Amino acid sequence: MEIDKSLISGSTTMLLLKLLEEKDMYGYQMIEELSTKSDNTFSLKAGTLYPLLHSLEQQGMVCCYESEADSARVRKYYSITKKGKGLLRDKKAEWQHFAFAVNQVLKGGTVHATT
Amino acid sequence: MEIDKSLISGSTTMLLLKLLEEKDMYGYQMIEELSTKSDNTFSLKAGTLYPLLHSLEQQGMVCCYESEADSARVRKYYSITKKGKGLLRDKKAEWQHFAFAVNQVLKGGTVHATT
DNA sequence: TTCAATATGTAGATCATCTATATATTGAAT
DNA sequence: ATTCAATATATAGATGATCTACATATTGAA
Repeated sequence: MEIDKSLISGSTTMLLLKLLEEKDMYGYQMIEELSTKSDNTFSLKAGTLYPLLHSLEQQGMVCCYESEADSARVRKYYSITKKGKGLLRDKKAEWQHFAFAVNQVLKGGTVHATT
Repeated sequence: MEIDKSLISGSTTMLLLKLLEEKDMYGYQMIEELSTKSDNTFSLKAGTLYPLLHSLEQQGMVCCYESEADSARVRKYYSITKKGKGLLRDKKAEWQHFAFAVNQVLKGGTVHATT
């Protein structure tokens, strides 16, 4: 199924931080892993990813180092910082709150007053 | 909790159609019901709602009639059409697919190959 | 040597939300 | 009577996260 991009909007940062919480990764790898783990629901574009990574780096949420581990090629690996882990925690709470609220509305029926 | 607007992006049409599936409503009422049913998670702005309603009407997803039922005041009531119900069905499926994929990534761990 | 896949990057377009502004009615308080 | 907050609808322009399109370069296979 093709997912409306605007639905994905706002969740990308959280998903990237989550990936980095598991292990250090380079940009291209994050696009692939996100696609795999979501059964191709998320196919993040390079033009979205790289500016986002640079922005997260500037904010101190991730840090970057170059490495040629396991490859002749030098890649830019990203690592989540303590600050980034804090942001991830907040974003996860926000997502859960949001998803609950949507499902609440979709469930339908009348809300009873609590007063 | 304050929810990032970009997270809400893309779900508004679905939520409005869902409200109208339950009963005919006028614009201002939809803002209030959406807020109540979501425990104030969604506080849709008038500047978002009215253009959206007009757009949905043009697409034939909802239809509009004026009425002064239960009030001295003439209000514009909106009603969901058969086409609108079809769109709602699609949007719900899309939302469920999306939410599942996000939770899949958040769950973490390695995805095992299915081949 | 040609080409697809890998890998990183920037500029500008798109689109759904927002804020700000406008208008008018209703009902309650002064 | 008059003022004011809440109700009710509406439009214009700003914002912000995504996208497409373009640019560059490396790697490995045909």
